[in-house]
Amino acid sequence: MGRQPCCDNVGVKKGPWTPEEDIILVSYIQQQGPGNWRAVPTKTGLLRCSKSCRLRWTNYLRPGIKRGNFTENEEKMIIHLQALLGNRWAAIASYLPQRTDNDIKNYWNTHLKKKLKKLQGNEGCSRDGFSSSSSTYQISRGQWERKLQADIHMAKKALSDALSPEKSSRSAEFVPFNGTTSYVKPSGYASSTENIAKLLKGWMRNPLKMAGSADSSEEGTDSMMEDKNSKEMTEGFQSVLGFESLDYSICNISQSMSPEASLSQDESKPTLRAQTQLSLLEEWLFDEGVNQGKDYQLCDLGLEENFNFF
DNA sequence: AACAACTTCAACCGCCTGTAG
DNA sequence: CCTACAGGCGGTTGAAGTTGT
Repeated sequence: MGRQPCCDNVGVKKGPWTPEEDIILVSYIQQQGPGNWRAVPTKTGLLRCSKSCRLRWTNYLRPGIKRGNFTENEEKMIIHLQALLGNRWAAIASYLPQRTDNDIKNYWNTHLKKKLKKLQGNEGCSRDGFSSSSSTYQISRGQWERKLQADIHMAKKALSDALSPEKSSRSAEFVPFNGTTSYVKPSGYASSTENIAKLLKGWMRNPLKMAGSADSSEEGTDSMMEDKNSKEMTEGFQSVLGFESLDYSICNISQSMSPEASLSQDESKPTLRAQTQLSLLEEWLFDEGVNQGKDYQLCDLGLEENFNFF
């Protein structure tokens, strides 16, 4: 049959986005909300294909994205989730709402892969080997995936709520989850979504003055604000997702759900079943509270050896 | 200083899935 | 049920930046 391309390539611009294009895109999404990407190029006049617009928004322009170095905890989570989920970056990214799947994927390919490889070279222990040979791991993984799916729904809902036009555009500012408004300092042009939002306000007031000034408008913003904002965002999500708990004793969760039950889950109808899963998850998280302060417990997965390098 | 080799990451490509008609 | 379409995803690419010689 052959799929049609998402857009005819005639007259479609490729390559890096310019500040002006970003402003146009953000302006449109603030008014219309994300979605209906096919209409975006025609309605905004952007010479970009719809996929490119969506990617630009989801990976760089949407509020709440954290750029820069990954923390040790984030690294651990990525490695852990990658071991459980494989290269399902979108699913992994659901646990790190401030990071995009693209970011995580890049980080994995450029940093973590090497780290693990080096480690394997040192210890002669194949990560892939354990994943295919450990029966305990195989069972855990199936159960885990279901739990993760349920949690992903919750993460997405939280994110969606936070990003919904009703909330974000009416307030005219992007407000982190605790309600504190702050802007972050851009480390480079493409790195600051909040900055784009602020730019946009100025752009709407005075388009000529603002054009092409995206790089410099936030120079000198206190970098501590970024840390604070980032921390607040993280805490906000953590409270929703139980991140802190995920950092500890991850091996115990699989015991709270039977394989039979988990296998019957229907991912396309998450409501009731997801709630059931979430209550189990909550139970687990509650239990985990007791375990806080312990180091990673990867006993069931046989992973502990691989985390010694941290 | 100049060049090569290596690394990073934004963006693209093509496939898959869900869904409306 | 079939088809077409839109959105989403993961793999890959290549330009830009960095490091080594």
